[in-house]
Amino acid sequence: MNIEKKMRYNFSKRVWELTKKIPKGKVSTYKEIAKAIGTKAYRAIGNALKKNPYPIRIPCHRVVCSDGSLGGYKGKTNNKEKKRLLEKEGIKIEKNKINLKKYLYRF
DNA sequence: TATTTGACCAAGA
DNA sequence: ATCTTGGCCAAAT
Repeated sequence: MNIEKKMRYNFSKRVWELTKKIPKGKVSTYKEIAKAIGTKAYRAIGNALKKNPYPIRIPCHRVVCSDGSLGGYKGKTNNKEKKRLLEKEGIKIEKNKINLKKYLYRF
């Protein structure tokens, strides 16, 4: 099996593993995760998370869009539950945007 | 096998 | 500050 294929093999799994590493009170973006994996599949990241709405083990509410907007949660865009969870962890959201300069976690 | 679908991104007619 | 457009790529159809 060549290297590229191997990289692709556990794509979704890698996404979940990285997502689990995001600490409480911080966020990451779909793009950052893609970069950490070494791919440009920003959209596929979103798809992978969507497919596994497992909020307990995988804090996908800590993954947002690179422009600071929230993205989706549990299958829906602009899910209020996501906003609520983030605020609960101490992240301030103004006009449905997050200040990434402040809260972005770098891998 | 081929086409479509997204919880995306960056640039801007 | 919004909205549109073209590009991206794994997964689902």
